[in-house]
Amino acid sequence: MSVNREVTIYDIARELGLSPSTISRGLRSHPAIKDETVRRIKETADSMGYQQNTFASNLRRNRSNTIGVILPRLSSSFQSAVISGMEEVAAKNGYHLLISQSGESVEKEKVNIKTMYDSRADGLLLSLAADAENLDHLELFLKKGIPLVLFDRTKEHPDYESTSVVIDNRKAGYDVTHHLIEQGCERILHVCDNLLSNVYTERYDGYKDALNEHGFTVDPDLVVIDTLDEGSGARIVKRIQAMERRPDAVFAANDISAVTVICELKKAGIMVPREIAVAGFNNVHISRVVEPELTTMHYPGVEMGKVAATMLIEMMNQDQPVVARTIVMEHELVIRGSSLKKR
Amino acid sequence: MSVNREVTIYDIARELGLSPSTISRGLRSHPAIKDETVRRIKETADSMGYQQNTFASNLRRNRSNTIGVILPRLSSSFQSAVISGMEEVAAKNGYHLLISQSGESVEKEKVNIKTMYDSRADGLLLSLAADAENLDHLELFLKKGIPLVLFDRTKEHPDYESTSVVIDNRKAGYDVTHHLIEQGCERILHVCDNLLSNVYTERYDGYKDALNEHGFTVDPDLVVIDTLDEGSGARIVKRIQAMERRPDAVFAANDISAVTVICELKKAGIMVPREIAVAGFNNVHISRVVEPELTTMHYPGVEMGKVAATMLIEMMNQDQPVVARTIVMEHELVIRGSSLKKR
DNA sequence: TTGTGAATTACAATCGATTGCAATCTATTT
DNA sequence: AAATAGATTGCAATCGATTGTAATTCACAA
Repeated sequence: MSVNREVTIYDIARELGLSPSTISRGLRSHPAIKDETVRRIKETADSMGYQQNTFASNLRRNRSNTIGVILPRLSSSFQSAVISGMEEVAAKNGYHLLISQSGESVEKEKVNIKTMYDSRADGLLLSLAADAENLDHLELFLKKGIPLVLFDRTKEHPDYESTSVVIDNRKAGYDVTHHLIEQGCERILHVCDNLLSNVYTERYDGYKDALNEHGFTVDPDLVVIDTLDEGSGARIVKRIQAMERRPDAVFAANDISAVTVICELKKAGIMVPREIAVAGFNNVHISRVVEPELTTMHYPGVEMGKVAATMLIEMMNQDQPVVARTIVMEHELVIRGSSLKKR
Repeated sequence: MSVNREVTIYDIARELGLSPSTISRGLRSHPAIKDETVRRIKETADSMGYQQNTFASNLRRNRSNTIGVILPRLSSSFQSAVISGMEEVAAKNGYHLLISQSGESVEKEKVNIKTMYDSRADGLLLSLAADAENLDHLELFLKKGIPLVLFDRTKEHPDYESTSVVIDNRKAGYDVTHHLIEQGCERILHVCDNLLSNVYTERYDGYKDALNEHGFTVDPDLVVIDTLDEGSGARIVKRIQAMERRPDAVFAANDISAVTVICELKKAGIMVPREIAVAGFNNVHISRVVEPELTTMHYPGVEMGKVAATMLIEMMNQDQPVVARTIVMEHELVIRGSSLKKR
């Protein structure tokens, strides 16, 4: 395990009788270096097994070629799809991804942000933890003008405009609810997570919009806050069974919850969709496995990741601070058996 | 957007009338520095908003505090669970994760490895792409003695012993098959991915072991190679329908495949498990959503990630090359409705 | 042959933190 | 008071690559 010292540009310089600066430029095909010289340099570098020392380069250029990504959970179909898209774009543009998860906790998120800051990430892609009340913990990045793109779980900052990639959750929530109403549902239970999170408040707003539009009142008993994880269905259904007047539909703010609700309803002998229709949100694969298949809101994970990364890279390549903007991606209601009351 | 120059240890030194080296040591609570001085240094550093320059530190120490992770797909329930575990352990030990996916292609994997090498990852966690025939592309890491831990998808290297974290796939494959045979199945179709991958060859071996043990012969028609993705079920069932003598069970090497097989069998009007029993592998959540619920092999993703990261960190902290070893994690057959022919 | 501008290449400072060793200081002993 | 060991702190080199500016080279025109 001989720790053979690294080959540096100085070694190449000595070998070729050139100066280190010429080597440095040559390796990057700098126009000031003669083509022939560039060729020789690269050839020798290869044959000597040269490997750039990123630390030195980063130190000098004060750049890391790294994009920090922080999101609530790595182990979520949707979120890992997003990352997958980001990774693709980042790799294509010569950036690396430094990834960490907040586990839905602002505290952990703060730590992560500090870490990203300390590792001098050139940009940050962030999806906020559920309990993040504001963007105060981003001061570090904002003040320094380090490019930042929020995706999916976003929030406004009073002083800084930030760029974000989202879907129109309100309209989407409306669409789902509207569809259920069209199917004849009148008591629609809505299940959402922590209402600090934009995605859930907005979907909830959309739900209310649809109810109002159709002349229904919003019944607080029909709004349940839940963690939307795998245990979700059991909790919701238990609650439904305890209700005097049962709902005739459930609109859950994510597919995991909706799917487990269907499973539990069936266990409880309640017919889906006849007695209770169910709709979810995200259109992850699991929605096509449950029976009846789940009506849900299609939500482009991989795409969202790609768009967010593309925007960030664009911002990083600009010297001027880029005008903040919000990209709203298309959503699409996917109607399947779980909500079809008619017919 | 004033690019206020960073605060460095030189600034702190000037402020306190000390030398930079003392500041450097003080910040790390070096024992040679008086406690009182350490306190003053840290206090001043804080108040001045000092932030370590990792590049400089890394350059000097020739360390990155970064762990590289390469795996086939980020958007896989199982694999993102693994990462989740790794992230937890890494964060706890002050390491960052540099993550990239090979998309099941050795070519991309090679590029990733080069990247990890260039970013001077202190260690590497790797799960091989399906078409990786050997570990040749790891020479870079192996030769340099950079700690490496393979997880899940592993392979042997003729010259270097490598550390790995796996389950006993052969035994697990045996267990699943044995269970199906016990349920009275006699023609068990096995679906696996590319047979270059240890996980699939071994599960296949286990399948054969069980058949042999029970006096059945291995029928090549009953072994299907498939990509095991969401389209898997449709392909398999089509194939089954075209067979003269249909199988009475399907043992798929992952849950996605098994679950989609169940869905398609039902669509085709074939009863599960009565006509065809089904078993999967991984025990991801989706296995409890399908109806009947899927019998599957429990496979500890998060745990595996934690163990792999822990081992790697242990290796990195050791000066001596650590003896390579293989950690075999427990697996457990989870029996559910999809395979219960009796009763 | 000499001069000129363009094309190439070299010099030397710089990016911050770390570290072996030297220097200084402190407290204790004689 | 001087000597000495131990506790603290400072010096200066170093980790490699980058870059503004200076120096050199070259081709070609005068």
